[in-house]
Amino acid sequence: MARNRQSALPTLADVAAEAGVSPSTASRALQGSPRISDATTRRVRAASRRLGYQPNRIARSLRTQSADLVGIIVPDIGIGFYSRVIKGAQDVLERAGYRVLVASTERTEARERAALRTLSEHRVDGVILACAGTFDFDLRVPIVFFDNLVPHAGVANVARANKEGIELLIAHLIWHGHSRIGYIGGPPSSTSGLERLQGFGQSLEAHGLEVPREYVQLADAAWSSAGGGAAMERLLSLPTPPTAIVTSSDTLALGAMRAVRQAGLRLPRDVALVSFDDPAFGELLDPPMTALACNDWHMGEVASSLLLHALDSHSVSPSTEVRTPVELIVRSSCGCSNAVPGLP
Amino acid sequence: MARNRQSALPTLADVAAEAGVSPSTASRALQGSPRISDATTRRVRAASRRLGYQPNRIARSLRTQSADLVGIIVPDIGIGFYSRVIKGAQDVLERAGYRVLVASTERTEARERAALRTLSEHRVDGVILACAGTFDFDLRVPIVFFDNLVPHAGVANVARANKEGIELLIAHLIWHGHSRIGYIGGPPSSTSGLERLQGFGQSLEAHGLEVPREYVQLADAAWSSAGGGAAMERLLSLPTPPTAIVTSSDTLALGAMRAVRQAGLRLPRDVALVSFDDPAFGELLDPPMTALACNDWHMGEVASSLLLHALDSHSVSPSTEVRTPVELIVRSSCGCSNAVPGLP
DNA sequence: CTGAAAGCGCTTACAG
DNA sequence: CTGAAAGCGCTTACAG
Repeated sequence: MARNRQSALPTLADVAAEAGVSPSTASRALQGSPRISDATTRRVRAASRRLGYQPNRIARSLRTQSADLVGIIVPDIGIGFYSRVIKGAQDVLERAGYRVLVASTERTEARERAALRTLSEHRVDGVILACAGTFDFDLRVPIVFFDNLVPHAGVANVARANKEGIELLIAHLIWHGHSRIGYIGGPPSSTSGLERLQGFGQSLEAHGLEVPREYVQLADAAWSSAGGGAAMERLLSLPTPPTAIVTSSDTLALGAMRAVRQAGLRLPRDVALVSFDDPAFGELLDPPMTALACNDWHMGEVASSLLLHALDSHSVSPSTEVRTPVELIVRSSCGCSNAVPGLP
Repeated sequence: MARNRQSALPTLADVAAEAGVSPSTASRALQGSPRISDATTRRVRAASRRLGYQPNRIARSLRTQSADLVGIIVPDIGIGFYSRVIKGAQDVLERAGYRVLVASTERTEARERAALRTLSEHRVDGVILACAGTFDFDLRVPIVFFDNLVPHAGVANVARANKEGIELLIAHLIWHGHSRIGYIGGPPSSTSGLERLQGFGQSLEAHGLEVPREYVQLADAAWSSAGGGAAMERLLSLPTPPTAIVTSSDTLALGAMRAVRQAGLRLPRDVALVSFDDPAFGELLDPPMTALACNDWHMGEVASSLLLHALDSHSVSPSTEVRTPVELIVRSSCGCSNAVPGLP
């Protein structure tokens, strides 16, 4: 698979020859070392420019034993949440002088292992990972886990305030007068799936509510909208269906919305629906969706700052756990009607 | 910025010592060379496993002069179109044994140059690029441009069938009886912006229609929904506003939808709206949006296949231009009403 | 202020 | 079938 003719690319030796100095001097001049005279530095830089010299990072990395590279691995780059986290992380990482390698595993463990191996072989300085399943890889560099936690592992774990978020959603539904509240969740094998599910049970209990087991429907491992739709259909076909639904992700919610329509029902008249995660353009949906804003970009910043700190400090501190706050955005799928200005 | 203590990582020499062979033999055994005896191979592999050896790609790349790396640069990783193209490309690239480096430039030329430089310094074998502005970089490896074309440059250029797409949209609007058709477009400095704008003019002309200059409103360079909204406001405040709008991207369309609502108007009763690109969950919008499906994943596959071919063939063939087909998805923002099953 | 030399961790002709 | 040696393109003590 390897073939490549960059043979023509000038090397540092070429630059040195062109400038009439040794490679050592050329190297230092290009780095702006104060030990090199201004005249020489200028001469080397000019030669470099003339030749169109592009330093070879591969060689540099090998020599310095550092690639200035950080890897970010996510289950699905096409999911808004992940792409926003990536952008936040990339922003602070690049500002700190690191390059970022992004990999999308399509939620398969095999691709995740492959990505981890690749990054490791490329000698990344650290990685930020939202793992797809259980983490089991002998990575020798600092790692921060996000979204899907691996308690006490890595230098840090960062996740959204899952239980608090669900409580926000349920409290609002109860305020609307609902007591038959159903739940559509992701796989409990993931942190988000598990904590939100637990949050659902705990919130209900705290409010003195009880619901039948069948009110809890879990979707597939991919949190797909199709899975959300199927779960909603199951809920709707119950003898006494819930009057309000909490959904544990935007994709699930979108699928659920679709199912409600296909059943010939209307939101929020026939069922109310609220969701974790704020779907893109949630206010343009029919009806506009009441959901949880999670400030994903910020989460990326936090995760990468934590990684940067570990990279800087060399010290092995115990894994910190950070929770990023969530915020309720009231629109109208919950039953509120004053949320969208200009709407009749 | 560089600090790292992977000093403990075992090297090939360690493996060789552990197995009691020379580094050369260890290297060959690990590669599965037929020249090494089965017994030795097994011994080396066992030693490798015992030590948890992870080959150093940096060193390998430097020696073999090939990184088996391909870079993909896009203006915004958070845009569905780009992330889908990336996934399509990544799929075929990884299957061919390449690793993929993704960079998001946030639409700034400075970050794009930086990304290009980084990739070049990492000695990528090739790059796939949707450039943010004009391309002007002395990249010495094969490059395929997508979305935003650089005619006759690179090994290939691939874009959607922009004009045909706009024609599809306009023909449908005309079929609905519209003749006062407005246009909200992206920046004409980009291929998509320009070709769709031209397509708009040409389609109108082909249908014998003429519209005032003010019916054409261009949004900002980022194709932002805010820009789409502002353009829609301008259109709506015209003495005789258009009765139907063609929008040149989903983000623009979403912003336009929002503006229509905020003006207290309803789609499609007061204005019809159709769009290039199919927004995620377009069928759940209010109203469901009539739009163009572009098969973005396929575009990524095409782009990367073309790159792979260039990487394989070594020959410098003239830059091919590929157009990927688009398809009209009729929902109801255009005025059709039978598109969503189950809706009253 | 500058240079010669060693070495990062591999792979691969070249010998045997 | 196996090994000694060279070299990929840099950087950096070590000398001067």
